[in-house]
Amino acid sequence: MHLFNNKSYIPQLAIDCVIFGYQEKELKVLISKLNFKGDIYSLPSGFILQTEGIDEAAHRILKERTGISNIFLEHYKNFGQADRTNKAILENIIDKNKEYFVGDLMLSDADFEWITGRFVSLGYYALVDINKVTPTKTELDESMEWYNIHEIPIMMMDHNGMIEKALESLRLNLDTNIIVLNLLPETFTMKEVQDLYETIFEKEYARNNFQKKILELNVLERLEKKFTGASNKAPYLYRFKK
Amino acid sequence: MHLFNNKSYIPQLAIDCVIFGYQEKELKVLISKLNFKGDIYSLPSGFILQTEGIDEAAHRILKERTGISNIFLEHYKNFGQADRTNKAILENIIDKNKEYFVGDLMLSDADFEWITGRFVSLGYYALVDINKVTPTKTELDESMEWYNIHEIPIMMMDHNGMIEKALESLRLNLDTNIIVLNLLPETFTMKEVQDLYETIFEKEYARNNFQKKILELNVLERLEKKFTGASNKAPYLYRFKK
DNA sequence: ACAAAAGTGTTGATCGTACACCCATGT
DNA sequence: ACATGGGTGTACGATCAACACTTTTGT
Repeated sequence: MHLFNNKSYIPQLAIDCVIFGYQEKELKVLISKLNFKGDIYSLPSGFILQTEGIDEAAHRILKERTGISNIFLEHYKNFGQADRTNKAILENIIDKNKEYFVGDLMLSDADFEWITGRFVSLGYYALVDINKVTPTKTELDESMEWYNIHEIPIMMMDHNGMIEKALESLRLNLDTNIIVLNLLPETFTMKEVQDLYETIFEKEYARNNFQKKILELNVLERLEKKFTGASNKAPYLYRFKK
Repeated sequence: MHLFNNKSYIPQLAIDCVIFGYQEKELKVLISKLNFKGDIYSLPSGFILQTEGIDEAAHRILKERTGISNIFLEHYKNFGQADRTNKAILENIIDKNKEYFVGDLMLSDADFEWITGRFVSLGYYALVDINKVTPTKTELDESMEWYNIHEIPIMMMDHNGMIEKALESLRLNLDTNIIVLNLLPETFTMKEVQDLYETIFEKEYARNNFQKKILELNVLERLEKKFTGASNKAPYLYRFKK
């Protein structure tokens, strides 16, 4: 197994991505369960090629895991405590999974050094239209699935904390920005936008004032009405202005 | 010369600090002129020991250059483009300064690799009371001096851009925070705070409203008056509440 | 006609800004 | 007394939230 080597990747530097999706009034995060014994959950992560920029690397990693490019992506925090190492956990994994690490999968000393060493992680969060994503496993993943933000399992290292911080950053950014539209399909109703805000901030907004606030940003264009068959006035569809 | 080696430092990862000071209505940045021919200007920089966290490393570097601990310090951005390398510049330096790199100062191959390789930089900015700082040179610095934010020389790599981004981040943070008090001495008058804001944002504020805004934050305590000898009402001194 | 949900309008409070005035200090 | 600059109070306008009302849709 020669997954890693510091000729091609920058050593001791990782990228961890908190990928947010939204569906049916639930905010979700894409999480990998590693293909080892012991129920190890991890954020989609990767390393930086010597030949690519850090933002480029994050986009590449996201493309690998979601299948889509042009993702809204933002760095939000670095994680670099000295004791932030995989060593104990990974030795445990390797110990529990000895049968995997034989033959071709045998870890070289260099791989072992690489994998168990100290890492500084660049934390990115991404906002995606969940319908466009095809969660994609790598050979290290047993599964790659969406988890409700309130039902995140206990994850490896400080990944739980990374998700919390990402959510905080997302909320802060929303005060001035409407990046959150990246979580919705191309067209949407005002109620869908409001539901989304209410889900993210976990509080309710007055319908009329919310509409006013969003429309006054002048970033949406009104399209035709959406007839759902419900016995009430049909809402307009909106789209992000280009 | 064995300044660097990746046994003790994390390779390819650097910390660059934009240290802001304030004096006589001027916002200043602490900048090093490197001890080589060719007028190379650089931000105070350093590397991360394998045994320390990234924030710890930034504090250590600042302590080395300013002599003070307990500095207000904040990460604001990473710089990690693929073409962000010292190689061309440093080969040029080394070429122009051959006489330095002999005997003890001879660069080992490892040092050369280290120094000319690609780096990802963690950008921090610091706010310090300029009166408490003793700008301190390392053996690599010809000088370490304060430069007015509007008179920054052309610097190595992307350090000019790093300063610009740091100032932007500082301004953004000030909207909600009053961290800027870190640039002032222990006690100060309201006018001094106002001058500081006006210098940083390059615009003027109404005296009375400014006072109201700051006092309503409830973070200052009023002390005795400051008698300057001027023939006008003596202003109060203020101090940050503990 | 009616219920349900979307859209619009109006009022009142709150916040920031502009203006006016008063107070202290040394000449 | 007066000039100078510090401190405080008031009034106006803009912005935001609460309430009320109208419109549209399918049964």
